[in-house]
Formats: sequence, structure tokens, C-alpha cells
Amino acid sequence: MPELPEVETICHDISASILKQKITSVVIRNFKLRYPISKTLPKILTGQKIEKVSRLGKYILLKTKTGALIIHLGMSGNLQIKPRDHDLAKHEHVNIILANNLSLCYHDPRRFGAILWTTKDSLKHKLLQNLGPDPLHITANHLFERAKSRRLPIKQFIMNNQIITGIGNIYASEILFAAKIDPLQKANSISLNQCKKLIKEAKRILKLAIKHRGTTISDHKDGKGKEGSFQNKLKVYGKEKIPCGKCRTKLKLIKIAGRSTFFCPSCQAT
DNA sequence: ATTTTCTCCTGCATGC
DNA sequence: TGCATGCAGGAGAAAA
Repeated sequence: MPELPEVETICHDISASILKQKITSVVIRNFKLRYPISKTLPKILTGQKIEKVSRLGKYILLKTKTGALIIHLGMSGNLQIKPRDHDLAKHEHVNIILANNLSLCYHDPRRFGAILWTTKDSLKHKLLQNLGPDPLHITANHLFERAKSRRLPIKQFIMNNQIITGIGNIYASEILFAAKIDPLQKANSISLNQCKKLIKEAKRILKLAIKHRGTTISDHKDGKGKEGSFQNKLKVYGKEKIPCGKCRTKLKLIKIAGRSTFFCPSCQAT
């Protein structure tokens, strides 16, 4: 699903259309997401103005005067700006209709996403309060310190959003390949230098992916419904049995914690 | 406390 | 064509 670059792209795209806009109505067609959508959400949101749009890891926050709407896109979700009277797409579960006659449309076939309202300081929300730092801001020392007590594979470690937010299955493989780190290497055996390299490559790859408006393998669409292009820049994800771009060794596909993991057994040898 | 497994759901590719 | 199977970009909860 949407990982950091995809969420960032969507967040950026929808901002211009919804910022400072008043919500005139909210339509919910399916309440059953990962957590049930609150029945009172339309009543809460109607009449409120969207004052700020921001991203926290893979979460999108729409702030109003009295609270924040927390949106997560799960595996297959997206948010698009459409005219108020657009043709309804399949799996379009929620519409937030604005005074400018545009509609913020939440679309999510697998319904692993979430839409939650909080009146507290949103950072204190249960789902957000324990999130790790954003990879675009994290330091190598921080990652190194956190890794010391963990012996799970480094790939699993960097996909844990309590450690570092925003890195999902695609970019985890890409980052570890670029940093020449074996995805199976235990987190507590990662050196400070490896952490530095990992973070450097994470920043480079995630920024580049944002520039390319994300990776569209099957689902990702930006805020206008268009596909990203970073799938054309991937070096290892989905490329098992294809020669490594650096050393020509055949890339390998293994499962780590049940997730497909792509790497070069030669470049990323421990 | 950390790590592994299970779970939510639809759609698509594959094989019979 | 139809049906069964397995897999897909996430991540919290339960189990180990």
C-alpha cells in the first residue's frame, strides 16, 4: 500500500483543494473499515473548516478547530479530489464534501484503512503516540540505539512504525539493497556505520520516490487519480531471478515475517 | 519485553 | 467458464 512517498504525494495533492475549506456534508457508504467509522462523524465534521493538512508516518491528519481527522490508507486505500457530482467508483466508502463543490473521496477496496476522529491533541491519540521518527528526519544514532536490544531481521525492524515510520515492504527492500545490508541481518548486529548508510539511502530513495509521485504497482493513485512512476526505478522489488544491476547475480525472493523480500545475495552478503 | 502468528477484506493471477 | 488456491503495498491484537 501507500508507504511514505505515496502518502506524502496524496497529502500534497489534496491540500490545495481542501485547505481553509468548510465541510458542507459527509457521506459514508460503508462504515466497516479496520475500525468502524463513528456514526456521528458527519455531524461532527459538517460546518467545520479544515485548517491544516499534515502527514505523520503513513497517517494523514486533517485538523479543524476542535480536533483532527486521522486517516490511514491501509493496503489499498487512496484519497482523491473529485467534483461534487462525480460518478461513484466502486469501493468509494466516504465523501467529504466541501464548500468549493469539490469532494474528498476515500476509496479502499480491501478496507484495511481507518478514519478516526479525535478531539485530543492528535499526537496523543493511541495510534499516533508511540510512532517513531520520520525517516526524513531520524538520526543514525537514534536508530542504532533502538536496534541494540532487538534481534529480529533488520528488514522487519525498519518496517516497525514504532521504530521508524513510513517504510513499508517495497521501500524496505529497496533501501537495504542500496545500503548493501542483508535483510536477514539481526538488528542488534547492525553497526553505527551501517545505520548511517541505511538512513542516508532511506532519505535519498524516499525523496526520489516522492519526486516520482510514488510507486504504482497495482493500486496507488495520487490525489488526482493519476499513477506514480517510481515503479520504473525499482532495483529489486518484484525482480526475483533478474540479474542484479550492480553485479549481475540473480536477485532472490525470500519471505521475512511472511512478507516478500527481494535482495541481491552477493551485494548484500553479511 | 520481544517476537511470531493471526486477522481484517477484495481483487487478481494461476492452475486444474 | 468455473472453481479453488495463494498472494498483494499495513499493522494492531493475540499468542508464544
